[in-house]
Amino acid sequence: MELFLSTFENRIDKKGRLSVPAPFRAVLERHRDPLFLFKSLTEPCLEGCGAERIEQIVDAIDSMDSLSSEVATLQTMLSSAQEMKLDAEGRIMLSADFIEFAKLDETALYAGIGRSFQIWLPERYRSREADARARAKTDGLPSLRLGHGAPRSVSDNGDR
Amino acid sequence: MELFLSTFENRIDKKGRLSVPAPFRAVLERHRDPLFLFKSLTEPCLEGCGAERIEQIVDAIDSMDSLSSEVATLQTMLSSAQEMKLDAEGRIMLSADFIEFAKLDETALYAGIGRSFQIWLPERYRSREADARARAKTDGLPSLRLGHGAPRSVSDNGDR
DNA sequence: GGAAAACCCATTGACGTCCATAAAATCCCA
DNA sequence: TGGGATTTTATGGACGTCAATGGGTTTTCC
Repeated sequence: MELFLSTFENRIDKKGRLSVPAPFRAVLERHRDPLFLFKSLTEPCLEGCGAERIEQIVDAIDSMDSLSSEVATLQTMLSSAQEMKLDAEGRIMLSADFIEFAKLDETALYAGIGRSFQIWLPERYRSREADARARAKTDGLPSLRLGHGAPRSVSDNGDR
Repeated sequence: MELFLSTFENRIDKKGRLSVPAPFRAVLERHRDPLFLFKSLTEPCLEGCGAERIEQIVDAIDSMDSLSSEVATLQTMLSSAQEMKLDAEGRIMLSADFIEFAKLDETALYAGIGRSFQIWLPERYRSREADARARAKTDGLPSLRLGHGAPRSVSDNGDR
């Protein structure tokens, strides 16, 4: 598999260790990418991605006016980012900061959203999911442009 | 890792010594770079980087109009820069001037922001982080070009 | 001679590594 | 096709290593 898809629920043990779902590990290994986690800027969840996205943020900062508030926003992302080392069993160690930020307790829910994934408190994720489905019914679906070269807005992200 | 990422909180002992986070030391050692600290031009914090970054600034000055006010600003940065020597345990000694400028007391917070990092009074850093997150929620995320030229938003995560 | 800085060593606590177990998925062959 | 065997995955615990920290001692420079 090439993308992060589907959801998985795993336990967090007393030491803060959390198994990465085997399918996600397979994706990372195929790309030979280390795994980075950072705190979402807008939601109470963690985001996982590979190195290339981190580098793009760094390059963007270098090319922007260093006094702008947008740079400060991007720097906030970087300074919350951690490179996660997997142990022999494919687990990561969540820092207390991460656990606190996403309000995690015993179990964490992985939500694959294409080229990246998120980590949520399961109940919180499900209520968001329910909201998204309700909105889709009332507001209708966002227009999708699939196929070649069309601007992607919806197809590569999860629910909204 | 190639970049300065994540945050670390370390104590400043009675002698004024402060450990540099091991991951940051690793980055510097890989580049065989000494560590430079200087006062931020825009914020009440210290900035740290390797030698090549300092050289970039010097080159930038050389290529600019030497009468411009921007040059004077960049020169201010350089004149506050100090090369830091690490002791055997990887600690630096902060000058009284640096401590006063960043208003540091017992603990210092390192914030990695890519090719450089900052040193903050922890409380001050956190309030600035909270501001940045609040701004991101109301103003939205800075747009970045991720992937292969397709327009997307930074976190690509579909939250909004 | 005194203060500050450089150097050396001890402690401790967090984290990475290794090993054990159980459950689930997959494979294999009758 | 079904059911047993094998592998993979998730989870938990034990232990060793290293980073962070603090204290002491020597060296250096006014």
